[in-house]
Amino acid sequence: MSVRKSKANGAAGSARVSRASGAAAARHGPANAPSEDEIFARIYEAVLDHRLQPGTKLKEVALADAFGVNRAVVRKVLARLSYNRLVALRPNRAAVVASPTIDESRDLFAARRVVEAAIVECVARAASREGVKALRAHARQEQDAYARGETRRGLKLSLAFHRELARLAGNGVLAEFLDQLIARTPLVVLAHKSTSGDSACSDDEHAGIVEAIARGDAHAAMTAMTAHLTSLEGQLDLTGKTRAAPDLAAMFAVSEV
Amino acid sequence: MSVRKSKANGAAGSARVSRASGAAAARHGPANAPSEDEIFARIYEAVLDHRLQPGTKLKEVALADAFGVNRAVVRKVLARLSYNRLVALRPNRAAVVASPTIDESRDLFAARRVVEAAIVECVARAASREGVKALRAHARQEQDAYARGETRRGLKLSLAFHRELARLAGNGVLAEFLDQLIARTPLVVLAHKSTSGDSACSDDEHAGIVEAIARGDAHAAMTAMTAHLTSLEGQLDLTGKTRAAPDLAAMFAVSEV
DNA sequence: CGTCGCTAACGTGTTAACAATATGGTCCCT
DNA sequence: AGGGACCATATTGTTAACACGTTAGCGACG
Repeated sequence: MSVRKSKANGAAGSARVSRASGAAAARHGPANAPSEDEIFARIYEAVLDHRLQPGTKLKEVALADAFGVNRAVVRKVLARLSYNRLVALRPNRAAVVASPTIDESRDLFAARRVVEAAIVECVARAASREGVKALRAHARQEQDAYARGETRRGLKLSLAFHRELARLAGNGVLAEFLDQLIARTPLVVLAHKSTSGDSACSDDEHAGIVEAIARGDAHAAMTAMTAHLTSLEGQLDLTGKTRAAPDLAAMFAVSEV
Repeated sequence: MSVRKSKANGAAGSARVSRASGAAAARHGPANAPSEDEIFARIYEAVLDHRLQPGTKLKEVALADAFGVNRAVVRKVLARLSYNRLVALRPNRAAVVASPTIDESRDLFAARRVVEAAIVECVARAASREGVKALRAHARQEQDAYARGETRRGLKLSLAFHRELARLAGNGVLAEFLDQLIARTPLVVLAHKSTSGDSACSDDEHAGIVEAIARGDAHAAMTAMTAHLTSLEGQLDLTGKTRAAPDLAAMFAVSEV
C-alpha cells in the first residue's frame, strides 16, 4: 500500500512527544510515537476486537492525544481508513466508524465469493507442496487458538488464512483487493451479527478447502469456498444498532499487546 | 441552527483564490479554484490523454501553482491517486506517474477477467429492458465516436461502457473495485502498448457482449467478455520506456475542455 | 580521467496558528 | 410550558512558515 515508513523517529520523535503533552503520550507507553501505519493497525484491530463499534465518533484531537502524535497524522490515518470504508468522514463533522448497510454487506459477501472462488481455483491448479503445507499449518494453528478459547487470536488467524490463500494465488492485484474486502468483513459482521455468538470462520470449513486444494480439485475448492462464505453470511441478520463508546485514550492505552 | 450559514461558501472560495497567487490561478481560467475532485479528474484525464506519461514527476508546488490551490490540496489528491495506483509516492521524493510492471499488468487483466465475468453474468441473468437498451445506446455512441475519429472521446466511452455494466450488475462493492481496475488499465496500456496504434476497446466486441446479455445467455456473455479482455491484453508487449514532460502549468492550462 | 566527497538548491514532511463550521446550552418570546 | 433563535464552545478545515532529507553540480583527489 502506501510506502510510508522511515522518517524522523529519533530526534524528531522525542521532540514531538514532548510537545504533544507528555501525559497522554505516557499513557500508552514510553517515549515512542507510533507511526502512521501503527496507528492505522491499532484502530483496525480495535474494530476487530469490538472495542470500536460502528457509529463511534473518532475525534481528531482525541486520537492525536491518545497516540501522542500530531493531528495531521491522525488525519491521514482517517483518510486511509475511509478509503477502506472502515470509517466514514463527514465534512466538518467528526469521523465515525462506518456502519455498513444491509445492501453493502450483501454485496461484500457476493464480491468475496467471486474473488475468493477465483483465488482458490488458481491455488488448486498451481499448488506447490510447500504452499499446501503452509495452509495446513495455518488451519491447524487457527483451530488450536479457538480450542484454547483465544477468540481474538483465532479471528485474526482466520483472516490471515484468507490472506495467505490470496498470496498463494500469485495475483497481486486480486490479493490487494481481497485484502480490502477482508478488512471490511469484521465490521460488517459486527454491525449485523444475529446473536452475541462470535461469528468466525469455522476451522473445519477452512480445513475442507485446504484438502480440496491438496487434491488439486479446483471445482471442489471453489464450491467449498463459496459455501464457506455463504455460511458466514448466513450468520447475519438485518438489525442495525449503534452505540457510543468514547475515551479513546484509555481504550488504546489498555491494549499494549 | 438555520440562520447563520448562508455566507461562507462565496467568501471563502474567493479568499482562497486571491491568496494563492493571482498569476498562476489566472493561467487556467478566471477566479475558480478547482475542488479536490476536479483536480483528481484533471490529472486522471491527463493520463488518459497521454499527456502524462509513466515516470513523469508530479511536484507538489508545481501542481499547486498550476491549479491555483494550496499544497495541502495537491497532497490529498496525490494520496488518492496513489491509493488508486495511478501515481507512486516515494518518501521525501517527488511523486511520479506510476509505471506498472509487466507482472502487475498481467495481474490487472486477470483480475478484470474475474470481476467482469461475474458482472456480465449478473447482468445477463437479471437484465432489464431499459438496461439492455442503455447498453446498446452506449455501444452505438462509442462506435460513432471512433468512426468520427474522436479517439479520446471513444476511449472515455469505452471505459464508461464497462462502468455502466458494473452499475447494472447491482453490486456496489464490485462496481467500486472494477472502477479502480478500469482506472488503472489505461496506464498499463500506455506503459506497455506494442505499437503506436491506440489500443482501445473494439466496439464490435462490446456489441457482441451486449447481444449475449440481451439474449440472457450468461455463459456466452462471460465468454465474450473474457475474450474481449484477453484480446485487449494481447495488444501489449514487454517494452517499458519512460519519458519526462514537465511544465505542468501549461499542460493543464491548455486543456480547458 | 574517473571517482569520491562537499555544498547549495530544491522538494517533501511537519508543525502550529488561524479561519470557518457544527453543536449544545440558554434565553426570550409566544 | 414549549419552541425557536442566539451565543459559547468544541471540532474540523486551511494556511503559511519551518525543518528535514534528497538531488545535482562542482571541485579535489587518487
